[in-house]
Amino acid sequence: MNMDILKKILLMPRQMIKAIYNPENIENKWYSQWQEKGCFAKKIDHRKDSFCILMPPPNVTGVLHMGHLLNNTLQDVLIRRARQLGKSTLWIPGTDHAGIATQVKVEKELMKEGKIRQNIGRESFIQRALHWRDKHGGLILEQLKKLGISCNWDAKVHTLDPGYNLAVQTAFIELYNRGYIYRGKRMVNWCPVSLTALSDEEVMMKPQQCMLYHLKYELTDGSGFIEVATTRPETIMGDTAIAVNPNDDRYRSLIGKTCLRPLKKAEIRIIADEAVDQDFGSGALKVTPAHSAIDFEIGQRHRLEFLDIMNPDGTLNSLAGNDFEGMDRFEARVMAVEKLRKLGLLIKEELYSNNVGFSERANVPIEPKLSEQWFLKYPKVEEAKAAILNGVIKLRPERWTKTYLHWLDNIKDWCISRQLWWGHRIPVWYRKGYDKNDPTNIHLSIDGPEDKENWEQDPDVLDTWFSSALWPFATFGWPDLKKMEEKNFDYFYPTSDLVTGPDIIFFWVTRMIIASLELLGANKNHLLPNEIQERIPFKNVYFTGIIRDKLGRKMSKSLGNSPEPLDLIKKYGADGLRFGLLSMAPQGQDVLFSEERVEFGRNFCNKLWNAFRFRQTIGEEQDKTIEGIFSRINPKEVSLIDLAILTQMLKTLIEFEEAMAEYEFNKALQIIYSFFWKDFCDWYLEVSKINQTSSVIGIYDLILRQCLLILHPFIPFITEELWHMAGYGTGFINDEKLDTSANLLANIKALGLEPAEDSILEVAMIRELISSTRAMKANYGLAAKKDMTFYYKAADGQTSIIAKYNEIIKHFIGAAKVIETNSLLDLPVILTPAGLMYLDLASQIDLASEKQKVIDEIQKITQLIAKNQSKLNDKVFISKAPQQIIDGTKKLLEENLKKQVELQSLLDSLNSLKT
RNA sequence: GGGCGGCUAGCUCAGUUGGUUAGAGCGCCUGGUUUACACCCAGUAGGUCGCAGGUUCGAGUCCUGUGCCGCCCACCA
Repeated sequence: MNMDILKKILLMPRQMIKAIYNPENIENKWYSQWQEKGCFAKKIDHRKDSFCILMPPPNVTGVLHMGHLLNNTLQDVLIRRARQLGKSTLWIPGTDHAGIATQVKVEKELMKEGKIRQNIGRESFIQRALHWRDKHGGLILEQLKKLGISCNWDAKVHTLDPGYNLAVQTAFIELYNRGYIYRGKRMVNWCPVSLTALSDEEVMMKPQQCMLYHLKYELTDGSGFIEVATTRPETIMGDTAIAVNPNDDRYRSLIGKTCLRPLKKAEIRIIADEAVDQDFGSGALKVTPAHSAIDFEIGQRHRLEFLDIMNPDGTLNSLAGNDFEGMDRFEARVMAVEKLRKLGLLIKEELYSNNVGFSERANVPIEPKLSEQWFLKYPKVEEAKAAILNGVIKLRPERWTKTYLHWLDNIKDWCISRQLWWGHRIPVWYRKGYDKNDPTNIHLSIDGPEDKENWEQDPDVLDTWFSSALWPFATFGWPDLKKMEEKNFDYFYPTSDLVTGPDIIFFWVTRMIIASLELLGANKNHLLPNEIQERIPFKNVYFTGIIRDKLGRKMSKSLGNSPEPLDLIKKYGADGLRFGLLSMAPQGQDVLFSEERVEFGRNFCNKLWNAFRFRQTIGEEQDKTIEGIFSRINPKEVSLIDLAILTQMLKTLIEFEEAMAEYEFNKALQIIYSFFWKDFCDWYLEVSKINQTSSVIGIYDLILRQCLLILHPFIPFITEELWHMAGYGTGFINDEKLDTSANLLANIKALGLEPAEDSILEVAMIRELISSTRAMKANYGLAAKKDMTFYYKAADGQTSIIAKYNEIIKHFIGAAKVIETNSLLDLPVILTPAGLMYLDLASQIDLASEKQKVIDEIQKITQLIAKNQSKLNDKVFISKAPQQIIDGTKKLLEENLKKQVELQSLLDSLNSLKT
């Protein structure tokens, strides 16, 4: 670039930074600029490493909640940091069509018009659902933009996109052909409200108070009755046997006899089965094979009749008999009990608490139901375990490994068909009028058979999670090779980090791993380690904590305990919110949300803002490029205090880099927070005001610049704004190359400066002296006085720091004079590592309380000395502890002894003072 | 029933392989019109690290047992 132009740019009058940091203005401004200028766009440089994140797609029905905020902030931190480290990045956003959830929403809309979906038919229902999706579905992503997330919006995917649908259909057919998908009549979890089967994962167990009824089943030979206990008397009409344990002496004689089913009377057998628990109830179980999972198994073993007495909606059907037909299952329960009571068959009823499975969506008890469904037998289970065990996929925190493995060890076939209309239609056709179970009458293909008129398509759709499992590669256009190439699948896959909640390990994470292992690459029964490595969907999984309210409850809309995220952004700014969230969310630990933390984040942003305002008051017309900054630092002008802050910056950067490498974001933030606020602002900015050389200003610029850069992934808006305001560059901050601690160290060394730990120690001594002296003043109620005289006596063996830093110390402690002395004085004093500081105000102090303080202090130090000495006298300690610890203890003892002597002499002098 | 996590200052939480006298923010209290910031500055106070044993020269940290809180999985009708 032409030097004149460069100068012009650099010397351009810059905008004044406004006094008050107002996040709202700058956040809206920058987000639209980032998008317009294509900041987040995929820029592929094959010489660079790739870095890819798949956003867990929020449901189109979803409402933005705190979990989304934390989750997406973490992803944004990762992706922005990756850009700074020079990687080619891709962050794929998207939404999930959310089968049941969406269908329920649309059905509710219909209900307002007094209709149900069957009234309008499948086609127009889907049209309505699509319309609903288009209207509401993008909202959550739009809301997330307020948070500043930098995804590749042009790569956005929706799970019902045509391309995605192709992936789902292909996966189904492929898995069917490989023998993993089958159709079968089995016991499933049936939701009587949503009228669909559900997977085990969609059933939530809830403790319930109910009644346990003890009933008489009369023996048909007239020899008495058998007592049966049940919580579900409404299913009696479906009983086809009574089962007892074969080892149960009470009932041995009854096995093989028959008894009378008391409702819809019929003769049923008494059978023996090991599954019966002798200790529960009466030890005799009524067997209802069509309405209970265990009874179903017993029924199969004993070839019992399966009497399905219920309609899909939970009402009883004609098989339940005239008295019950059409009645809801819970009404039927009441009526059944009533009838039994009248018949004199109810022995007793008792309160009983048990766990009942509830439909996750409709929140009603699920009904175990015998039903014809599609099932998936999970492939590549061993490989999925190996991927984690061998560290090919790393889970953070690692402890989730156990949960993950436990699920895979106890995995059961997955019911993947849903009796819904909204979702991916199952690509299976049946020949009209023929037996569906005969394979020759079944056709599987994406487009269907040519003579469609002779076939009918399976009416069911697939579980939403089936499509979610394909997310890692369906988002890249799989199985369309051309699209995959366009989307640089080979470059970005396997993706880098997945950030999600541990509550969907089974729903999603595991299934993605399995789907990827099975479907990417050739069909093989077993994979070799390198094949696993190529196929895995991601290398790291970061499990976030769950955000809870102050009482530890999960945040949910129904509890009304979740703050409105957008309100928080409005109040504290997206940056403040991000900072707060990250600082309260260590690796995968659940967090109790507190608004104070968000305030904390906002305050930090304000501090940052004002540090830049301060810099601006000094005058800005200077070269702020990194080269320019270094050229302004003159090594001859650099004081020890300056060197100390440089050294500390490097130390901070190293610690920060380590924390980031370990995904310890809250630690990383804490490290910068403390350096920036405590060391840089509170100390260095203040101390350097006294002699603000041009080198000092150079150091300001260097540190401010570096802090902006490393903070940018966490708080992108304010750092972008300040980057431009302060004139560090004309481009976007996220495109800036990040100087590492190693780079900066090299640059500093090139100036002829040698960062040294000693400088930090010396500065620490000064700060300690100042701080102690201020405390002493405050103790006497003299904090505000500026005209005091102090006497300073250097610590034994310590060179005086007062001579060197007189001005600074006077300024900071508020003194008119600090006079150096060699003797102990009869004055109030404070001990510091740098020496004694006396306050010349003997007449004004409360001698008695002052003495007491010193006495307390002596007592404390004496205890410490005793502790040190007993340690050092302990031969075992001496022989076993490492030398470093022993030396440390010795040194400590010496220091404490010295302190003790000094305190004693102080006490003596206080005693000798006249009151 | 099986498993996991938490229990550290009034509150919310740090505390890496055991190592010298346990930290931060908020809040409390005291003082401050220090011209970058009251969303700030300075300074106090506040903890037998859930409890009980054990290992060790040395335990918030490791082991055993136990209590409370929360979560996950399984489940007896």
